[in-house]
Amino acid sequence: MYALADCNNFFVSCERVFNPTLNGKPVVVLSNNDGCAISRSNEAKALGIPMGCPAFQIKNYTDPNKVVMLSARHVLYQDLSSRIMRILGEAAIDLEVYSVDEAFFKLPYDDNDCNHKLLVSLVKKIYKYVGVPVSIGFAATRTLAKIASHVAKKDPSCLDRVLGLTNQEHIDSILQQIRVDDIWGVGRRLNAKLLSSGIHYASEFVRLPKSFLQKIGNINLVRTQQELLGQDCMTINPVAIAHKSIMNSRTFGHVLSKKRDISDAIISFAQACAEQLRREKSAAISVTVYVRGDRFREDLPFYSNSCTIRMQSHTSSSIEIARHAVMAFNSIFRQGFSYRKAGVMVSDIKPIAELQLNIFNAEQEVKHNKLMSAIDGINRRYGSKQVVLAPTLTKGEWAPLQNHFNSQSKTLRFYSGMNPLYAPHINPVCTTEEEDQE
DNA sequence: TCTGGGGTCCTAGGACCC
DNA sequence: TCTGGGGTCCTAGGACCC
Repeated sequence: MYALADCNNFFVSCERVFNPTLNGKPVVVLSNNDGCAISRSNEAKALGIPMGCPAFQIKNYTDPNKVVMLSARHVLYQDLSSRIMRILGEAAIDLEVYSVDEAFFKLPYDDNDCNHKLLVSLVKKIYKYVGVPVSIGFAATRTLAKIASHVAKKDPSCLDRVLGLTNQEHIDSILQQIRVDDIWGVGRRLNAKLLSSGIHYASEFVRLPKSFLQKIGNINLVRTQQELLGQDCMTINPVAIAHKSIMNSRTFGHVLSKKRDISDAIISFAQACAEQLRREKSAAISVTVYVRGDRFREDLPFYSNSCTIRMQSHTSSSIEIARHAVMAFNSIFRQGFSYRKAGVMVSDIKPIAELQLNIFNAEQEVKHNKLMSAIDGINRRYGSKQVVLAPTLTKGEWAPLQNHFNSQSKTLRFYSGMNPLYAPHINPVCTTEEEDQE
């Protein structure tokens, strides 16, 4: 049996942990630049505000003063997420953290009642110690477990927020109620294709011939169908698989046209990629930079381009990666256009342990490694971005807008400063005192 | 006025090889 | 009218996920 634990309205729930006055109110958490709704409370969902709704369109659904809009604080969410995962990890077998608010795992018992009891106790424990509501579904395959958790979350009669799909009759009746776009693996495009063929519900989807699924999708769609029929087609990956690429990109607070302003942003993104590589003890050899205009401004000529550079050897040096990113940027920057977004991606990533020192620049590599570990040490100790590459020393012209911080919650400044020293009612049962100190 | 960010996988098609 | 066969590798684009 596989279980899927899924946090309810995760980002909003995190904000509520630190500011209970938000309970019962329609709340949305906004993406970077205060752009779109990326998490909604049940009250906000009830108003009809869709996922991804641009902030300025919220007024189309209700009086905007009635909705609390908050700028996102991913550092806070990540911290609460790790606490939740730690609690799950104490009971689960082969926990696979699938995203910031979801984890798959295997269940320990043969008996489904015992599994159910265990999961109910986990839901309660997480709520008590972290304050975030979680729903858990379990079934023979991950795709069915996903549906089970979906139902556990939505169905008001599911009081303990745990649902097992363990007998065929039950599965059949649930599949009759699940729309195809609620199936894990069916997105917008496939949904449209299925609807145009008259397929509306999962119960119809599971009866489609394989050849048809191959035609409209690919092998993964065939697997999805098998999974719904109870055949396990995916393996759990308990060990976090190393990243194949790391990306850092932002939409700027407003359009930019000066080359220097944009290259400052590029250097900042490159630094962030390099820092993540070093945290993951890995190095990359390819650097891709992309820039693009504002896709919503019809009054400005639109330009978008990207460039990939393969460096001499694998590296995680902020200096090397930023240097190549700027080279790539110089080759695609066109004077006279406006830019709204840019990003840096590093790829072809390998663990440092597998790499040999490149004989042509070994001396420089050793120097950079020393410098980078000194920088990382300082930033760990005194807060992120205390030491940065010179061009990114000041807040750039490109900085995104964030005007909606949850100001009532004082503890949040610790999180926004990347220094979670203190979390008020989070019981230290999940962490040792030393770890909290750290 | 205001419209996010970060990933993975699959497939088709082109380049190139013998 | 006729225009080989069989590989591999790379890339771009499309689809999905959160």
